[in-house]
Amino acid sequence: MKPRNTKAKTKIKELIISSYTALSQSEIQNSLQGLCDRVTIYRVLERLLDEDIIHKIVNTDGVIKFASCQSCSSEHSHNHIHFSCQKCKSLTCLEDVEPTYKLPNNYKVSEMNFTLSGLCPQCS
Amino acid sequence: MKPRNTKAKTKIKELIISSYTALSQSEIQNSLQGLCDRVTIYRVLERLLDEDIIHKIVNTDGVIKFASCQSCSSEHSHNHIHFSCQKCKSLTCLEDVEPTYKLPNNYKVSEMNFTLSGLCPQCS
DNA sequence: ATTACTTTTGCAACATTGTTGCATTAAGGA
DNA sequence: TCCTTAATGCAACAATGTTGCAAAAGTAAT
Repeated sequence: MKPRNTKAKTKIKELIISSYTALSQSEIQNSLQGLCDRVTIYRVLERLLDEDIIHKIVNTDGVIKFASCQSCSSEHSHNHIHFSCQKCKSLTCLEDVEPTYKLPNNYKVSEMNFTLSGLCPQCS
Repeated sequence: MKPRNTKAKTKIKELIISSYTALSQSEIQNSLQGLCDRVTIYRVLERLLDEDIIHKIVNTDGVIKFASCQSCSSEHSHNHIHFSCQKCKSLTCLEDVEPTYKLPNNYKVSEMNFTLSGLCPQCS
């Protein structure tokens, strides 16, 4: 199972890397303009996740989005905050923000999902 | 538009209030055993949200869940942490945990969505 | 209890999102 | 160029959520 570079994969990877905001499957589909099947997009996204090229974020409305981020590749930590703008609907990574919190005993944390919503700098 | 108390609404409200964990639409549907239509559940949940009896939480996998919590009714603040157990799949409110974070300028925050995943006390 | 008003429900139909199986296509190393 | 197998397209399906409309059921007044 050696991964191959196909038209679809290359294009989708480019799209996500060059996008400032996280993209959903349907947004990607619209950008591709029929370059490949809907199913292929799902499968390519899965592969890009496996290869740690992108990461997955659940938006505050439950819509799943995909983004690449700088720190991912180097430090392999996807534990950063995301910001969801209620006006322009953009979802962005705030990679430098590290929240602190104090949990009760006996909870073992392995992942964090932290999204703030409101107005982004462009919209406020 | 004066809200009415119907069988479906009463039962669903009871279900959510008496549940320790947040419930999804499908979990509610299974509990109701055909008491009402699928569509009715969606509509009742919407009304309960409007009336601030329950609140909505997006789980880490994008599944939307509903819960009632003590502090909601009194302080009207849904800004607390949630915990999603990867083993028993439960989603619970951690109402006393208040995270701190420092955002860059120009972001206006109006809502918070913070879910930690891992193992809950029962499962760890 | 009956009536009248309006909310709520059920049903059917539809839209969106995501998954799976399988035959076909194409990437890339020999 | 050939060969192997990863990747794709298509069809079919499942799950989740939404909408319109006629019928049913709350609730307040009589």
